[in-house]
Amino acid sequence: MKNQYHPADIEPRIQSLWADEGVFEVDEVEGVDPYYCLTMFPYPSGRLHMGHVRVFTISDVVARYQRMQGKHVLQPMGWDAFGMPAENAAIKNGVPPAQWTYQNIDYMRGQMMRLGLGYDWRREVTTCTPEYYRWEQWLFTKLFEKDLVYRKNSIVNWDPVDNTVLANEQVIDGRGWRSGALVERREIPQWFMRITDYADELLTSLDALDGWPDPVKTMQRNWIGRSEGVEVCFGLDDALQPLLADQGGALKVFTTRPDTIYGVTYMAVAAEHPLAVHAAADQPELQAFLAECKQTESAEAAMETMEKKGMPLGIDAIHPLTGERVPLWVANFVLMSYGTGAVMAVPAHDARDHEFATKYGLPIQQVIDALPGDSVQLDSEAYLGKGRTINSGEFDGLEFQAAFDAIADRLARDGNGERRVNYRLRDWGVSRQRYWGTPIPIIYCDDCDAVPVPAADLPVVLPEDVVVSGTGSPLKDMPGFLNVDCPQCGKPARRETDTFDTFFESSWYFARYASFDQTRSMLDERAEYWLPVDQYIGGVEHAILHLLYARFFQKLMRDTGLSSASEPFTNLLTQGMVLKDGRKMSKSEGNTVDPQGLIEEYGADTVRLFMMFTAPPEQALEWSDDGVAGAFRFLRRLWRAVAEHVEAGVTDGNRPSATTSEQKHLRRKTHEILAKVSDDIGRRYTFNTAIAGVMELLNAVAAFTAENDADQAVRQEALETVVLLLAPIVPHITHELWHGLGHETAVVTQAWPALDESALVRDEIEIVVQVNGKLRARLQVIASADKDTLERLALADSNVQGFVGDKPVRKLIVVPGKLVNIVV
RNA sequence: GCCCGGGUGGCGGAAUUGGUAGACGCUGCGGACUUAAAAUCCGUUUUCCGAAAGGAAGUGAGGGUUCAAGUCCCUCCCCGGGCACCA
Repeated sequence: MKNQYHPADIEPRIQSLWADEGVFEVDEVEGVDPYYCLTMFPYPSGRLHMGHVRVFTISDVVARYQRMQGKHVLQPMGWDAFGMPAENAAIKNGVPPAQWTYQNIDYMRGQMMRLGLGYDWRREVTTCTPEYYRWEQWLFTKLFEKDLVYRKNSIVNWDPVDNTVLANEQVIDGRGWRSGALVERREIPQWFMRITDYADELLTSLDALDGWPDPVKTMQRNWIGRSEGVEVCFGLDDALQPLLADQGGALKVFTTRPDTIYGVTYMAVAAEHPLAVHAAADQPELQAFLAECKQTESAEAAMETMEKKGMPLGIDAIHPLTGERVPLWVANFVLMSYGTGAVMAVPAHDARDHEFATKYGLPIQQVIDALPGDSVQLDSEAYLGKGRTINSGEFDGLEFQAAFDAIADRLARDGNGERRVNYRLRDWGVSRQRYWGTPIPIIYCDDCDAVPVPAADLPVVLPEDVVVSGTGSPLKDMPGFLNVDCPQCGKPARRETDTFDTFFESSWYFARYASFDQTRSMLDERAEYWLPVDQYIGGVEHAILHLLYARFFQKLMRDTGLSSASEPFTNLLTQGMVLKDGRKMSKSEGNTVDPQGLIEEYGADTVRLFMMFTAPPEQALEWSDDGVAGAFRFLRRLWRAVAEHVEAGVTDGNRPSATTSEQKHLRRKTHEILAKVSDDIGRRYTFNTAIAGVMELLNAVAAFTAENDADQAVRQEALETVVLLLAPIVPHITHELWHGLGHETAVVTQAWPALDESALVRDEIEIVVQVNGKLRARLQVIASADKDTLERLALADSNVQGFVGDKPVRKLIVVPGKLVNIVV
């Protein structure tokens, strides 16, 4: 082998070899152990960024490690190809979104290959192709038949100058990003999927996802937000009842605290609520306020942080238990689209109600007594504890659950309320008023209303030769697309021009990789072979939405008979971001580092090694140019260590025996590190500590002098171990070094090395001695030393004696194999 | 505002089940090799006291539990992610 490490000479050659031999192409073989390793597919934004490199490398290391464990590994790659950036690029440069997207895909695919990522490229999936999206159109029409999709009005951000719908991202400080106009909330009809029908299953089946990180499961639980409470009907004067005829002429609210119902001192409704609109009819100030309420963006963060404002409507509701009149207010923080668009307010026992009541001088009525040890200071804040009821008429003196039950029962008996389970989760709005997405397969007919496109007419192909202006979808101006006969009655009708939320495509692509070339159905039996995904890897930012939608889709596909799995991803690894100078690496921050230049300068292995060494995968990774140089230096040192060894003569690679203490020491180090790295990669996914371990082993090799054949054999074993342990992380250099060490086979086909337990045995161990918990001495003792011996040796140590002196020993703690703590 | 993370040397990080804080790497400093540079190698690098042996302090802040706390509990501060139309 050559003396010098030149990655540019070896990497492309080895990559071609893998491609020519189809090393990473896998089919469905019975009698082997399949392993499906998947990375969240990227949006083809132009070029790979460091976040991509990181997540792809993590996944590739896992896939290659599992191969070495004897698994039959599938690792596919594809493109989440629909989305806004293509439209923005089209507006800016006049290039049609499709062309821009496909160019980006070609470039980025080349970059992935140059990183040495082991994908089965035959299975590449691109979501903007009709071959892909036809199946989600088909599924949508199936779900339409099953009443799992429906249409209702819902709120969008409307830019009144550009006359277009804005994404939350395009609203900056309440104004349109291009026009600068104040954004309005506008209601338009949109398609929804009944994810709330699956809320309970999505929640309970989280418990069985042992391979998911707890924080992600907690976030999903909180997002679904199951709560048990009561839907309470507040009465209305006769004249107002017709306004809420659909709610039985009463004002319905949901509460999880029916025990506080005697503390209701006002109620609040949304600006769009019929009672608010009615009351505003003859009150210009109120009308102005309702208009103001609509001039806020719809994002929840904006709603929650804005100043809470309200106005009295001048009408009352009637308390269902006391019969007292309760004033109605309109408030900007109540949303018509959540629940019933109205809330009961208990300022004494709810923080937001307290703040609002204080601001507007509304009464605060305490109805819950403090729990022991608490104090109630209603002047300054609400009391949220679940104490006994007071000031609650016949319900006084009850503890929380008793009060809850008694009041709920009473309301139910009177026909004024019902126990209900409520979810924070809302149905998924999938309509987007954008061009570059999957056409929603619906036809609107004046007679038949919304009709799904028949399966035989699918796919509804998105026209690709378009000019994008930035004000509304170009589909609206394309008669060839728009005009169509109604599939039911044959009369002239119009196509839906909205497209699907791009989360739609990313909610099932993991299944399509298995059946990538199937033209007759969405999935086939190959999906049964591979699903569920064994290891899914992607950014934390997807912890809720994408992962929840994908779980939902898997259940939909199960209930449509397409797959038998209930969950899509058995194990999940969420990887942190790549930062530079403490900030997210991004174009807008202007602090990006282009992976391409680094690959050219140092090679793919160095980039991969740096990414895996610098931080554990779940944490943010701080970029460092010096760190990359350090990674390269390590590979060069490794190359040289192997080259020098090879020059001295390779051995047969059989397990050597150790006689000298130097040989024993190196063999022990070799197998200790092997055990550690196996655990770090296989169980803990802490690739950084795995690499640190290998570095330690290489340092031990460097400190070892081989003087004879026996030494040489021990060093061969150590170096082969180093090469195999690093093979998943730096696959090119280890390919060369493996050959250099005398092997004919390719390292990519090698098995993970086997541990020799006998090499781990130690004769002596170090014991730490503490006095009152402070380290005072270290003792070398024989490994078999018993408790008494340790105590005696510890007390005999001169430094320990200095601290113990003639003080009486009050306690003596011995942790076998570790430490002795003397308490005086 | 709400939910979920994180905070340890000059820097990235390690410490896996409450048991030696700082593994491994980077940077800096000193040295070797060299005509020189690059590359490489050796030493050193938490702070303070000390010639050394050794000692004291130390894991965002403040309290607590324990023989023992970076790790567990309580309160607070700061940073990051998500908040349903960015992907």
